[in-house]
Amino acid sequence: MPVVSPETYLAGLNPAQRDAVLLTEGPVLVIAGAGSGKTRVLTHRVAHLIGAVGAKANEILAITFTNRAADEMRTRLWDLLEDDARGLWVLTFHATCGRILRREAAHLGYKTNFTIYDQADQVRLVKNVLEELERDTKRFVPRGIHAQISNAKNQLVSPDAYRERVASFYDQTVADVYDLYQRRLHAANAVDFDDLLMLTVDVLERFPEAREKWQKAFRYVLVDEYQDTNHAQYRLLQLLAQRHLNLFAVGDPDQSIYAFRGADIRNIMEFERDFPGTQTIALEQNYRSTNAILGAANALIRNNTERKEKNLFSDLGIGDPVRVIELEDEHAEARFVAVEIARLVEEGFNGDEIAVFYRTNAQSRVLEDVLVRQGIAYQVIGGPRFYERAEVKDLIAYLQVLDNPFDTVSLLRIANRPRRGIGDTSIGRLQTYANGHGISFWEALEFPEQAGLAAASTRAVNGLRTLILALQSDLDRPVAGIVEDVLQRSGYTESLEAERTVEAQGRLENLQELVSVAREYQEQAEEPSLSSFLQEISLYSDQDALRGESSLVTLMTLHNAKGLEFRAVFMIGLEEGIFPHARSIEEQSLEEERRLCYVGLTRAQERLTLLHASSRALYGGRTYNIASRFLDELPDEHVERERLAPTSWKARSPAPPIAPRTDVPTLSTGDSVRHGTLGEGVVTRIEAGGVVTVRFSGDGSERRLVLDYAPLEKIAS
DNA sequence: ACTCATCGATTTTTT
DNA sequence: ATCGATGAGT
Repeated sequence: MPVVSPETYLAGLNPAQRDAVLLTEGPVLVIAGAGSGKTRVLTHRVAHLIGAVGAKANEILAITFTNRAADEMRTRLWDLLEDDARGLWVLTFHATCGRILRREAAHLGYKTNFTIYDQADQVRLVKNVLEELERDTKRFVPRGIHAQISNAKNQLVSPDAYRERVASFYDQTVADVYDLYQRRLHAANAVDFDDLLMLTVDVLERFPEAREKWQKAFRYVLVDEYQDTNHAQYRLLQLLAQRHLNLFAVGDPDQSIYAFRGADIRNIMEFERDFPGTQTIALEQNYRSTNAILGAANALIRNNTERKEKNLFSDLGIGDPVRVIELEDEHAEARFVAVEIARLVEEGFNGDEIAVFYRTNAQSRVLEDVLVRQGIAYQVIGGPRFYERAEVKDLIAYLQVLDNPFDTVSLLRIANRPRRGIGDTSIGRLQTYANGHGISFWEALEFPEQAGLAAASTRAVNGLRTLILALQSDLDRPVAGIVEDVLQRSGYTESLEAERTVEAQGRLENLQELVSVAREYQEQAEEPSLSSFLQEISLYSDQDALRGESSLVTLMTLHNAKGLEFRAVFMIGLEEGIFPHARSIEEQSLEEERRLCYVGLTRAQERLTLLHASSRALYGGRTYNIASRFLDELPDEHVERERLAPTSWKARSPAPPIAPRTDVPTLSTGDSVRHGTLGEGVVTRIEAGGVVTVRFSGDGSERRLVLDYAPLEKIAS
């Protein structure tokens, strides 16, 4: 029996949202403006499908791009439907394909426990292949070649098809690398992120019984952020929805900002043509921002030609005017932002209701310096991720090798980590031997002498092989136990402990964190196994699980801001060359750049401040930029423009009245400290001017603090 | 195998 | 200015 009734899930929806929930049959396109309640529509539609249409949970597939979006939708669905949500497919594109591909792997000659290579693994494999083909890695930069291959896959271009359209010598090399890269992946029983999509499409296209099975399985397919789909994703949806034709796509062409990674705005622009009989609904009522902010956003985006006409409005009043402010240079800009943040806080804003957006990551530095000195607690989104840290990747590589020793990239990674006397020369000889005998690197480990290794190296290789075999002999047990065993028996923990440095300490903590992840997995998984654990974490490299702090001001790039909202938003560096970025101007992708600006503006609920500096330090020199054309495109109505001379604004707003403490502790690197609100941590760096960096053990985060103001006390050295 | 110096590039990012 | 990668030297 459904727990929700129509009265519950239709209450509080506006007419357009209601249509989007109730039009269940046939293709539907929802043009969802920023802040128009699209997640609400998606979740309530699922509730309606289950509660009133009689769809079974496992007949509904709801696809998102990020784990964060999938998690949010899943949580809201469980709140709404409780047990009726059991069996729903609420997954990212990649997780969906991973699940389909596991069951169809045999069609492609893969085993079900295939390994998924992340970006770094992929580039490393490209590099290996380049070396194997004896190409100059100076002329052929692995990253660049990899990008070409990735693009090809996003376009569903196979190695053979790529070879046919080669137009230059460079292309010829890419074709050669692509071909061998694909064969190496297959031999390693591994796929990369792009393969998850491309191979799933391949299976569905080439095997009719598989196609029919999955087409029948999903009576209703819902997709979020449709404007960000690439060609492969488009084709996947087309295939999956072909039978029932109940494809529900939600998106906003004005928020398409990922063309550079293959997103094709034409997918949403031409949805109605691609899916005849489409019913289109526009959600234009915004529940987030004041009309001053929406007016600025509407006016800006009207300068784009490639869009679907739409005008956002809200009933939240006009609100405060949008401020456009010119300052002397990037330091003045940063100081201004810091002072304004302090004011907002005095006014009653919480730190986590405030955000600063910038176009490029490099712009955060000056800002951070000033915020640290002003004692404003902040977090930067987009730093190094947990699963990408070297030690975490090492440990995962060990686990991958245990599960799938043919995974050569992982095996090469751990072969000499910790150091066990298997150097580059030995590795090279083993690789040559493997290639010469048509066997895998793993199999070559059996014949170190034949490969021409010296006695000491032979012993080391035998040791590695014995270690792996021993660990492999007992894999049917809780994953956390395996992980701990790997750490002990590989000597990894030991070698880190021997370092006796703060960095090593932090790495050990990260590894412990992974043990905890394994423990949690064991409790939550339906059928826990090493293979499935690895699958889960290869597609879940989100940092969001590890953040979520109390009252911190958020700093991030505009790209990272999509989908979020803040009461007060600052956007810095609105200058020609910075934003729009010089590269975008060259590449004539100004419309996308303008959409990025639109995304930024529409994140703000109440206060929006746009800044630009007359001069700015860049690449060692100093540039003098004119104001961004986007600022010229804003209306005069409800927009207030000011130009602040170097000192004029300082007088109006003195630095926040925080008295320096008198009992400043003396610290050195490696000291353990306790922070009033952030808990315990270790000092990892000391800078001039009384700034220390502390790594907190609570969440593993690092934070820069000013000794004079931070509530820090020393607990041990 | 590790450290140091030099060269080059330098938008955005998820899975 | 700064980060990263590469190559030479210890």
